[in-house]
Amino acid sequence: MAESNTPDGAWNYCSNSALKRASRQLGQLYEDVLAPSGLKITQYTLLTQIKLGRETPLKLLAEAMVMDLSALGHTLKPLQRDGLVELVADDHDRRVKRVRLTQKGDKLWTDTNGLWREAQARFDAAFGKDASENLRRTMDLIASPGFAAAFSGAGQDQD
Amino acid sequence: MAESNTPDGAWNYCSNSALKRASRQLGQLYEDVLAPSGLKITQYTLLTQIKLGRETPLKLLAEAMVMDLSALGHTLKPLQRDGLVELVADDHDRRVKRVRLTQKGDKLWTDTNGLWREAQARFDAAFGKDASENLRRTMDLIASPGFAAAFSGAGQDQD
DNA sequence: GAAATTTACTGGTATATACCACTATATTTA
DNA sequence: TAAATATAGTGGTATATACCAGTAAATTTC
Repeated sequence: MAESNTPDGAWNYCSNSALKRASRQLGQLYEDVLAPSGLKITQYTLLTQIKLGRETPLKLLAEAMVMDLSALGHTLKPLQRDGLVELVADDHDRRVKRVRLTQKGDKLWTDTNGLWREAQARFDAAFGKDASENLRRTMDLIASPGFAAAFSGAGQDQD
Repeated sequence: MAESNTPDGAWNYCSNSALKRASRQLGQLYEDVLAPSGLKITQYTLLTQIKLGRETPLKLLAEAMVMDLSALGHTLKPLQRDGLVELVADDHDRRVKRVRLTQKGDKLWTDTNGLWREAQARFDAAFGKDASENLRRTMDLIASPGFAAAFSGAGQDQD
């Protein structure tokens, strides 16, 4: 196995930078596999979540993605522009907007799914299938509200 | 321990989205702790790496960060503007530019180091010290060129 | 039920990060 | 050494993502 490419780095001490650095590389790796679809990996993930969510309100989608609501809105813009997703008003609460895939979006998602499977299969092959599943669970833990609470409460005592 | 906030998500299957999602949350968490310094956590990381690197060429810094060279250039802009880092020409190869902290940058780094320590301590407390170190090593593996090679070679056989 | 507050979303602005095309240097080839 | 190629960085453009300041609609308070 190869070693890191510099003798010393912030990522040897800082969990955040370690995660960000790995995330950049992994993003690149998946991105390359997804490239033929024209979708960025982030966009594919978003489409997946929208598909799973069946017209989820933006707010809930943002929470699920652990993303700022306004950030989500901006990220959705290119997808709306390209006619892959659309917003529909909620019937009962007129503040709420729900997101769904258009037919075009659904088709592109389906067409891209095979590429994603290929990328994920490569990851599992390189990293180990069990380790991969394990990693996903660990990441889910870090992304959970409970972890955030534990982190924030872990200092002395603050508000 | 808290569970994930939605019944089902792409991150349960996709290692990339799992990593990105955790990375967003963790970034936010560190960011909040660093806030009093005025530095983003990414900027602090960059300053740290520049400090460790002792006038590293941009190219090498980008590789160490696992970041695109032009992306690095753009990320450095606000730091240059604020007088925290500066570029110096290499003596032997006039294409090369080396990055270093200014005195101001070095001072700000020192002043911010305590906040970073606090954030890292909170992470270790919430996640477990051994698990934390383990995670950093795992992330370093994923970020390594060797892993990228294994991933890319893991498909059938392509270029 | 009118006023105050909270909630969901939008738009502006700033940083993070990628790719591509271009420029200036170096290095390699012939 | 002149031409071809490779390397390092810059600037443009596009997406990713955050915060803040609105706006509009719902909910709560009195």
